[in-house]
Amino acid sequence: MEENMKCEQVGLIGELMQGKELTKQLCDHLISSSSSSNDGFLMVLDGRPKVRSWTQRLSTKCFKKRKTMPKWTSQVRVCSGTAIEGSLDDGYSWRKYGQKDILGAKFPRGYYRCTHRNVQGCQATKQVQKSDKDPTMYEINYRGKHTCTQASHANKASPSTKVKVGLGENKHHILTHQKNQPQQEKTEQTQERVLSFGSELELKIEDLDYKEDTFPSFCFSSPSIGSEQEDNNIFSENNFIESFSPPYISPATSELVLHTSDFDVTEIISTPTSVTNYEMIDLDLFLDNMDFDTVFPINTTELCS
DNA sequence: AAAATTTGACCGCA
DNA sequence: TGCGGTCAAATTTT
Repeated sequence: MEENMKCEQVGLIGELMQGKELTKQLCDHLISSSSSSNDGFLMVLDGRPKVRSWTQRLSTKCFKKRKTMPKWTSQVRVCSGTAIEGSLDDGYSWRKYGQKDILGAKFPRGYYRCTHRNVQGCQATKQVQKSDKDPTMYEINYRGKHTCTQASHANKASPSTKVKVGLGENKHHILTHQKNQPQQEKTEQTQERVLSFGSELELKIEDLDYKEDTFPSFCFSSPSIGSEQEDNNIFSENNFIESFSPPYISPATSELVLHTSDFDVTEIISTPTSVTNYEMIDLDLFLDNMDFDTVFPINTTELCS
């Protein structure tokens, strides 16, 4: 118990350091952003809604590079209505902040951000979209690293933690009428697969430009900028997987696929992860066989029986 | 009462 | 100009 307390205290100090660093960077940036009178936060005075002006300034100035935030997609398949909640629960708590009909998509896209954004400034967001072709499949687009304290506790999240998925499931509509995709037979097929596999998760790391980013978004989550700590590289952070991927994967999950592009798989795969059944997977073996642009499904059906 | 969701409006970008 | 992402007031849920 005492050790846990210590760990938490250390974590807390880390968070505070992080917050301090973040604030400093924000200040520095604000100062340089508003140096010209025609620019920056003076726009607040131009009669537009103030809050919006501020946030816009923030997003266009300070977080201009947010596009290069780490971004990855996981596709989660679930087999029953009740399983949806559990399987989509990735261990973090999210707050829905929007929903949008997407052109050509049957189902609307849900926009979520970390519940602790306001309190802890956690920038993690995700987009959840039900697949057109296979309604049992959800594509979840993660963006940004969790810097909130829940990130360090997420592993302990109870499997029964509930996440509501309000994606307008009753609204079966298509925004445009360009394509008529033959779906019915396919759906039957996939559902058969679903029944046999239970559920499925696919993780796809998509955007890793941030490696070369001179003003990386990660600086917000890394308290040791400019220090001699060589472990500062995000790829070698021990909690990489923990922070960037769903820390909790439903026991019903049967398959994990990693897609890679220009991405150092080695470092990620070899990164120790303290989560889920995937601890059981022989990562070294995985590594030995790993090849870029190749997909290696790991069937863990046995683990879930 | 507080927290979470819904939903139409707004905004930037291509 | 239309689309995707975000905001925030209104509404619902806890």
